[in-house]
Amino acid sequence: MEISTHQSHLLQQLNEQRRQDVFCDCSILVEGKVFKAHRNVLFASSGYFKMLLSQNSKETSQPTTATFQAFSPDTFTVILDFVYSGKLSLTGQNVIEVMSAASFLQMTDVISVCKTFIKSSLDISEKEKDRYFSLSDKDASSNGIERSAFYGGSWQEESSSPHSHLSPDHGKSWGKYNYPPASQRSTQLPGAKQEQRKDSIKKTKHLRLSQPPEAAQYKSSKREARASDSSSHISQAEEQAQIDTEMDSASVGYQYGQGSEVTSRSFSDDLPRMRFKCPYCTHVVKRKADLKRHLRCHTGERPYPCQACGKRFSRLDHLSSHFRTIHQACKLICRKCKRHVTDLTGQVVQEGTRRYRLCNECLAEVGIDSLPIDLEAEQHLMSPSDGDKHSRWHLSEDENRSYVEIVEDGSADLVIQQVDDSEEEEEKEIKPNIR
DNA sequence: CTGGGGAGGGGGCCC
DNA sequence: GGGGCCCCCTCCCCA
Repeated sequence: MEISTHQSHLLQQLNEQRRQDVFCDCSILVEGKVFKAHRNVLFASSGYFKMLLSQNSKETSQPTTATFQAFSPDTFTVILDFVYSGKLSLTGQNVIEVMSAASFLQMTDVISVCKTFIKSSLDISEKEKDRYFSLSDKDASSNGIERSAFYGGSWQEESSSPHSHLSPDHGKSWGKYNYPPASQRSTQLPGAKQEQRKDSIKKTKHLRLSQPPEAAQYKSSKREARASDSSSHISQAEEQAQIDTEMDSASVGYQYGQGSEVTSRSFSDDLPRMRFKCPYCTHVVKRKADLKRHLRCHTGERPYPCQACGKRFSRLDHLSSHFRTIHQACKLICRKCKRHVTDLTGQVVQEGTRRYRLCNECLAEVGIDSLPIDLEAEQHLMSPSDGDKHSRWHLSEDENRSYVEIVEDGSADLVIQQVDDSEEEEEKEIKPNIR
């Protein structure tokens, strides 16, 4: 016979013990704030603690202390509350940081819920948008009620509801990429100073969260430029009201399962027919696909690595552009004298993984031997027939083909591979995308 | 210190 | 919805 309330009762008791610091044998120091918890509970909830406590298992008589600077105390409170209650208190403001912390702590369930939460935010309803526009400044400030999305013990059931397409398995791409460090991304809206961002990057460099330095870059100037654009459909006052409201909406968070449905309400004719609003900034796009693409600049997701140099890109077209420019010398311009060159008047020079063209005169001056590169054949690869769009991407026949081989054979064919940046990737050092 | 150019990155939009 | 192109902006390097 099974008593269904036992588990929740047990967890409740443990939580109570934690709050009263009873039998707590583990102290977690997060940016100066001390959290008390039970070793057993942490061990069972987090892969990170499992490893940490396994190493200290021989010294069970001594209280264990862990120190974190990768996330804020508030974030760890959310995590710890989840551990002891099964309820994850997510808001649009904290979800990225919570996910980053969960990633650090190797808490896959939490990561999955965060993924679902973020992915759901792609479906920004027009209703919500309508609310943004209709609220006055005063309304925005008075109605900005803190509402959090609670992922209680039943979140798994919820995720198999109408949002089942966002279930953890389907959201793989999110967990595989790197997220900006907590202090880098924090909860700043795009207006945040870039200097502050740079400082944050420096500050968090020592952390083991492997992030590309420019992850989650967002160019606030663009927004400012837009805000100052007099040709905008919205007056500056309205824009400010919208921004204020959206600033507020950051704390309003996202109503999972309630506000995610895209409604069919249309805007009045004098408002732009934009449909999808970014949950992290003021950007609004017409197409969901564009929002998905835009979100990568917040998440730092870079699913397209260059197989020639390892540099990673958030977009396939940027990768192909990079590859053409850097590794295929597609520009018919002499790098030295900038004159137009053809296959007759110049040749391709290889320098590491980079290729560029030099005219015959500059080639003679520099005295570099050109490579016997069959550009026609490569051009063929880069110019597929319309009926075979993907033939330009020389798909890897041998997945074990190493980077060295790619470089050394000089073929420099672009190998598109949407990589899996899952757990094992976190162990490796990410090649920084330093320009 | 400054200007020019290259490269990367983001948005709009067409196919 | 994805791929790809164009445009624009920013950053960085270098002369």
